[in-house]
Amino acid sequence: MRLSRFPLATTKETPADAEIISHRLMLRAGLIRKLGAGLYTWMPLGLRVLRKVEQIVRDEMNRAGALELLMPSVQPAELWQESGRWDVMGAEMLRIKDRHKNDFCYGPTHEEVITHHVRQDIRSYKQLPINYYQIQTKFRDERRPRFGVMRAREFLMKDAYSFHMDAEGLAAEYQNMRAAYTRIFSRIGADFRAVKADSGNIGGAASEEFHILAGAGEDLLAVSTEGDYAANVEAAETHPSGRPLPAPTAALETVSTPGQKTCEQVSRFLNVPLTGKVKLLVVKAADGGLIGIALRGDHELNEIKAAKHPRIASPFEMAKIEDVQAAFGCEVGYLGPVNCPIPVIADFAAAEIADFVCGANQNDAHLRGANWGRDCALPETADLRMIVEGDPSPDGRGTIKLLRGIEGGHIFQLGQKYTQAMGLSVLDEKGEAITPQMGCYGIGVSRMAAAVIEQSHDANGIIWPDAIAPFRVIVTPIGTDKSPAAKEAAEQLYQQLIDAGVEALLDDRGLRPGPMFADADLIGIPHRIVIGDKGLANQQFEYKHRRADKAEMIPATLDAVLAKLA
RNA sequence: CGGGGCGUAGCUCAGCUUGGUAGAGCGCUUGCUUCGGGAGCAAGAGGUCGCAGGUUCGAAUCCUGUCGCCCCGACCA
Repeated sequence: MRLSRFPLATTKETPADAEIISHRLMLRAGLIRKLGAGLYTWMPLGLRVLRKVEQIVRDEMNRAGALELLMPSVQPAELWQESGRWDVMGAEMLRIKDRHKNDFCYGPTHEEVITHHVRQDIRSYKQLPINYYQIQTKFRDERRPRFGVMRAREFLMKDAYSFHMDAEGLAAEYQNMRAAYTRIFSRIGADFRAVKADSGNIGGAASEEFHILAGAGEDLLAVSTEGDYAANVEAAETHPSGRPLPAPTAALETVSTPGQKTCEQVSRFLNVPLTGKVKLLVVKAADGGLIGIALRGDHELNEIKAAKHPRIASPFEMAKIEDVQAAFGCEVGYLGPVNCPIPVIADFAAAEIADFVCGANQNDAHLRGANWGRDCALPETADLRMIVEGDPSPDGRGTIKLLRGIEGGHIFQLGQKYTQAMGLSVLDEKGEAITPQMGCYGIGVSRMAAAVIEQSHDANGIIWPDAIAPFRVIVTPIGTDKSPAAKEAAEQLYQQLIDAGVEALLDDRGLRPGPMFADADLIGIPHRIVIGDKGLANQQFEYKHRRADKAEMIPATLDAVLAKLA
């Protein structure tokens, strides 16, 4: 492609509402243009990147035996009513009506549609297993779209759905997809990590997320310093230490703590570490009443874990402040497990400390020297908190460190949730009807491009890995106004590269070197060949990799250039 | 959904408090000079001031409504 015929649309100025580096660079490099909140046009240069990602995904899905199809983006409400999700999905789902006033949605995902098709077509165990996928535009009306295509409302996703006769078949395909995802992320050139994730579904089936590691990531990952353990903090479990509860050494006393409502305030006021405090959160219980959750002062509640606890309401909901005050007769800043009017469940860590500080269940007062067993009953214990850096790794090897990641893919075993709800059944060898097991596997294709930029850029712009670069190499002739030789050599090399099947860009705009180099760096072309009189005098081109500090001289031949690209 | 902010040239923004014929930089066009890391000079093109209504002799500016966009928060105990 000749830059004289290619709309580059690069800018020096940073667009006002771009917060993270990938969003800024994608706008500055002219990869995308915003149309509305969470809506982006992929410009020609950006689309080339998107298509590269897409093609890698397609290649590997095909290699893994999945079958590509394309489902409509607009879906009839009936299917969603059948699965029960029409009422469950919130405002995130864009609902629309056609001219007959019939309800539709713009698909946020396609479990219902694929299950519907499969129940029409698949009758026999001989037709299973099967794995269908598509690369399709989705729409999710995010409460807060941001970060450009990283969290857009309309985005491109690869979603795959597999169907199996039994759980073993599903587990095997899950591993197959896991391997395919590993190849996809590796080929794209991303530094990634597969982590255990919250499946959000009954049955405890496996679920993993593939994260591209980057500081701008919206997810926190807990990984072991020594072992292989890696999990999204939402899903990272914690265990009791196994150490016996220390015996009480202090007497229980009530201390006046006027106005000290938060753990931090109390900790400072009484000069005790946060780890020596127990806080009590009040949430809705499964039986409709209230239940207290005791956590160590420095720990945070994991709402997903809480919602899974049989005695806690699901979905998770904090108690109303008024209800708490009615039950305790004091403000929420002074709650504690001692003389507590409601049942209490303690997090493992909170149940392991002695002589702790906690609210006195009366205004402006806390207790010091409180102890489980002596001052209040030993509560039921459970894993209810967020894992934190420095915790022992759940697999017993090393400690936990936290990383930030961008969720690029998610694979999980759905089980029979949709096949059952939508009445999909097939006949097995014995002629008996069974409800197939289902798996589902997603990749955020458009997000992937942004995530790679987060990982791979410098002060001058994007640095594309070869695999998804919009062009492999840019040929930049210098001083073409004075040197017809440089111009000719550039034209010739460009033509040779094209003939050799290399995706090459020729900067034939006749600009001064500064702007040409700046554009080439900004749009992140991995390889650059500069052709000028100086080099040509010695039959040399100048080669520079986007990542290299300095350029080097190479023979002015196609072969020498190809050798550098290899 | 709650709170805050912003809509003026393709982009980034000033002008609004105190109403009086629309501004800058970047980008764009033309010419001359320049030419190895975003050049200089000169001359130009380009805006229904988000939209609707109101106040006024007169509104980008004041008032009301509306739409769009951005940021923060959505939980603490």
